[in-house]
Amino acid sequence: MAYTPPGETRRKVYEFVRERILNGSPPTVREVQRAFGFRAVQSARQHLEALVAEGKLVKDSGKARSHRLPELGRVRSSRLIPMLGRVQAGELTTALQDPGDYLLVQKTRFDDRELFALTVEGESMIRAGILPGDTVIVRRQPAARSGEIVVALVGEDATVKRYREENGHVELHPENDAFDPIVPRSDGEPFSILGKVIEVRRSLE
Amino acid sequence: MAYTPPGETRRKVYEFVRERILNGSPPTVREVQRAFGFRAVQSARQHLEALVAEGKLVKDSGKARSHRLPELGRVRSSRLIPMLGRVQAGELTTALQDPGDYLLVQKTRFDDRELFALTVEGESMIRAGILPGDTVIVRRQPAARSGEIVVALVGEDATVKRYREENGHVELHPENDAFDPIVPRSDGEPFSILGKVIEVRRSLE
DNA sequence: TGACATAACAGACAAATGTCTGTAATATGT
DNA sequence: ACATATTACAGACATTTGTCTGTTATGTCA
Repeated sequence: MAYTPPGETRRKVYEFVRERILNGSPPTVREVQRAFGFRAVQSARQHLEALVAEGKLVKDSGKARSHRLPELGRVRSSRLIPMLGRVQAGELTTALQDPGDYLLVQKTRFDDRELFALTVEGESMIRAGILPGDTVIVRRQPAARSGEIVVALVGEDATVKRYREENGHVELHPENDAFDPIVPRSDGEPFSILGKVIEVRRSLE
Repeated sequence: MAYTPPGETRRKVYEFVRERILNGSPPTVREVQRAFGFRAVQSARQHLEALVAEGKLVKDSGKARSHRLPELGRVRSSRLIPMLGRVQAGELTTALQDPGDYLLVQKTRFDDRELFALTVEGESMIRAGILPGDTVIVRRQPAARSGEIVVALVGEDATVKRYREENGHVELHPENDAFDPIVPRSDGEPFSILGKVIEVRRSLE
């Protein structure tokens, strides 16, 4: 029986499903049914089908919990990336360990394992608007172009600096006059670029 | 047949499932089976059960696609908040329409409509690490404490400044010596605090 | 060798879940 | 009043998916 105004329930179903999708577990048809007190499965199903027809949802026919948000506008699929408390020397083996913290990012054009996040220590990048305590999101890559901000491994420590190539040699420039540029030694001290900083986040709460 | 070394396949199954969970769609038992070329469903199931027993995964018995990462319970709550291209004078009527820009955040302690985001223009907050083009996430609130960074409406314009109360009067301080503090006039020019900046994001791509 | 644990297999069953056909109530426009 | 669209219901069926029982192969250890 059509108790509710046209579109009213439809909209609420959409919001419900969207919320569930963003929370990582899309609902089953019957979960929608129960959430809205429908006495028939089909009632929920009709709303879901209509939303798919409208293009507001996407579905894999036959599969369980397969409703998704279409990749419209800027609302792309979300992804959790690991927060590395401390970068370990040598290599970043994030796949094997379970990091305690994850950061939610809107996946754009990056592959699964390419991204990680870490917390900035020190004030060497203040002029670039990167303060102590900020979180940087890093795309893993072994090289960079001059002028980009990178996370580099110098000796045992990971550091955030601006990467510069000048006259054929490499320098890591801080953005703070109180610090000196880092010039990787040629004596075999480990030096490598871990990745490029693609986003900076700061919480002010 | 025990072809692979003990634990080897187990670990790979864990990585596979974890990756799928982080991407928002946990696999079914049979999807794991196919992914690893097991000829029996039970092979996949045994690995999954073992991982649950080890505490590396969590599962809702009987439910489809219900494997989760144990530590993710609190992390996963995410919200879409509207991006206001330009703040309109008067009030912020952010109709939660589908088209438009949304930002994904993982704030738990705020209601849906309390948060919005906008893009910073101008260089007046550079010393606080807020650069032109940065996105600020704002919690809607009509007042602030001295020292907090706020979005305020002065006349027709929305501006990001540091809020200060001194000697009983209010000032909006830029974080850039090239700018002067704003002192709200008492001649009736509209002045109000729209909200408090709780996060800053900058994309460097 | 034998006991034991792990890994993998085979085949089935049961529960969850998606889908289908058909009907009834309510609102809207003519 | 009538046609039509939308919303909701009822009951079933089909597929997917989770689960179970039992067996076989491989490796380890005493």
